[in-house]
Amino acid sequence: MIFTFPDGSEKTFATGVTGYEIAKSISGRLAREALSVTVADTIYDLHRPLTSGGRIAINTWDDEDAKYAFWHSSAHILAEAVEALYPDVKLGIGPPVEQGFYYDIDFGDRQVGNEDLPKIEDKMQELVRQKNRFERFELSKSEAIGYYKKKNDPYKLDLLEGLEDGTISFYKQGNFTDLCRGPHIPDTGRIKAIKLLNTAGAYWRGDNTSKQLTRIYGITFPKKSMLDAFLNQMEEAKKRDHKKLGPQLGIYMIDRMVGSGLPMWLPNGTILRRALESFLREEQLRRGYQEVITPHIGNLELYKTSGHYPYYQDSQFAPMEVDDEGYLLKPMNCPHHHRIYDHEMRSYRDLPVRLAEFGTVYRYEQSGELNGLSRVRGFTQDDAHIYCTNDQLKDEIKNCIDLTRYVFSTFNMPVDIRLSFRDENDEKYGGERELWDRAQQEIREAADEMDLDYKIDKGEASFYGPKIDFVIQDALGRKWQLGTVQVDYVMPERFDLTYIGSDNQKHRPVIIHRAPFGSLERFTSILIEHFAGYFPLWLSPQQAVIIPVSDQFNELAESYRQQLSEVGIRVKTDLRSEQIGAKIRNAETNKIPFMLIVGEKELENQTVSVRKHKKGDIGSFNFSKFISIIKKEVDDKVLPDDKQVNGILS
RNA sequence: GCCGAAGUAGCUCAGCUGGUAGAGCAACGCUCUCGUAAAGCGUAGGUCGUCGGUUCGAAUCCGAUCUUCGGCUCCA
Repeated sequence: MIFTFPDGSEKTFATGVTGYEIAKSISGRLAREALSVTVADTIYDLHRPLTSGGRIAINTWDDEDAKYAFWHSSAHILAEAVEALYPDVKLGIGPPVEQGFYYDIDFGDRQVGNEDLPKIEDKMQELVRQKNRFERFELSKSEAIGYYKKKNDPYKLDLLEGLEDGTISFYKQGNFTDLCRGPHIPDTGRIKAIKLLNTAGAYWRGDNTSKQLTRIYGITFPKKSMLDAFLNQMEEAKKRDHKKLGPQLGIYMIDRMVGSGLPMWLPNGTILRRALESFLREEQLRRGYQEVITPHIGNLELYKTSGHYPYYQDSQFAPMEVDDEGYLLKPMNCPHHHRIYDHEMRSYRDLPVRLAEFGTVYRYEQSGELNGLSRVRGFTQDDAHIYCTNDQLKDEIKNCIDLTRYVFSTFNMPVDIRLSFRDENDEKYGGERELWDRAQQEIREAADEMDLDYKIDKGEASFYGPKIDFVIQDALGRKWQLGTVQVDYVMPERFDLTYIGSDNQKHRPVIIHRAPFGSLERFTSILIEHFAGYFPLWLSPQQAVIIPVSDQFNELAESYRQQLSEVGIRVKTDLRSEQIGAKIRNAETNKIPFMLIVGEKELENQTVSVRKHKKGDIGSFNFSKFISIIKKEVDDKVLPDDKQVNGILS
């Protein structure tokens, strides 16, 4: 058998050679670090005899697939440990996830919680020290069913029902056997660090009518140092938690008397939000958008027409009755915008019409789903709807993509782009098939012409049209789906929207829905965590504080404050009778970017001693020079220079 | 909504097996007038999330409820 290695070289091995043997022929170190092997795009266990050659890659921890095998194997060890400690448990499923793995377990009547985790963890430690091999074997479906009938495990039987007879594989390590497709790592000894993280309830097969199992989350690593780094990162994430930093920095609050899931923007947060809004507003106006404002409630008819009311009834606040008519707290801005479009006779010369609004919408999210600013019941979308002709669609899509990329580049956040297209199941989608094909074609062309890296997800389109999703990555390497650009053929029909073409006939426009930030609340929560509260200057609620050395210099401080305020810098003086060390500490903990210290020297020379937060004293500046420097930093939207923190898992 | 956990001063937390709440920071007052991450002294501040029960007596035990957190489910 001939194998082709990633570097292009070829080697010949006898049939039945294992990935481990091949790795060893390259280097002992590779053999030690190897976790699985990929041959011709299929992943195999390292000790599985190979029966055909092809493109080969030896996978180590750095390969996503190998990492998943590692965590998958860890899940088996978790199950083995649990079964050893609680012999009567029933096992559900135990897959790897983005950061670690879990196993869903039915503990019967026993309550198992976080306090039981150390015990299970100890057992796992014991099992990995045994360095048990993961051994693969196959059973026929009836043998497999027999096995689990004997074991009396309803969940595995349920899983088996969905499997084809023939190649039902099992893995055995130590005293534990599990139904599993694999692949797995060679032996349990590869796992050098284990941490069980938490427990949670999870429905069998994600179905809330079936039984709720206990899910145990954990993570493992091939090196102890990696676990330490991971735990540090968790600590870091906790420190950055917007639910803590947000209220602390005066960004927002949630008050039970006002209602859960209904955040209120505090003065500092409002400054930040308005800065985001004007940033986007100006960019949109430059790109030919028109801004509109629509009310927070709308007649039920509006949402019956759009189809939102019947379809999403469960996630809306109940309608209210006014003068014998039903009204709904608006869950979407689009129906209002469609009516504005329809308010005038539109000519093809008017198109595209781009209506933008920072529109606040209300949705009934389940109580358990609410989360700080990132999951709320009332939020503001940076919404816009573009009404255009089919011929204009591609350019408009490009414009939307460009705007979204521009917005995220301002924060130096890497963006992944996903094109969500339809699948073959016509029933799932509205609008004519050929329009869809054309739109998907144009989305793809737009993406290609803009030289985008993208991934296509078939079947992920929305009901009314294909879409582009933007997934950004924050400073901790976490991914968030934010911006979206969606093509819509259904609403123009439902609202009977038209324009008069050059042929003097009525035509249907096509609509693009788009929102770069998505929701200002959610985006702000991400910004808080991305910057750990150290916002870039242009977003900082307070940009500078003037600290006089003693109260003899209060007058100078006040004069400086006025001059800075006049050019639009958000600045305050700290005239308290505190020592300057205390005032500086106070400014640092409040994450104020600039501390301007003034005293005798500064009074004499009309200078200012500048301290930058997290950096310390950066020296003395001529005051009017400093004004132009800080002004320029605001105008240029300069980012903090230390904000590139990379997670170990990214 | 479901499973699990938690709620003590503005914040961070202490309060053992029931005997009527305590610290640091913050706030306020006075003193200090100070050069780059916490000056000193003093004052005030809590019906221990809420409601109910057990008890001579509940922050502490029991029940219910609300809110928050970790997940599940859902997400136009």
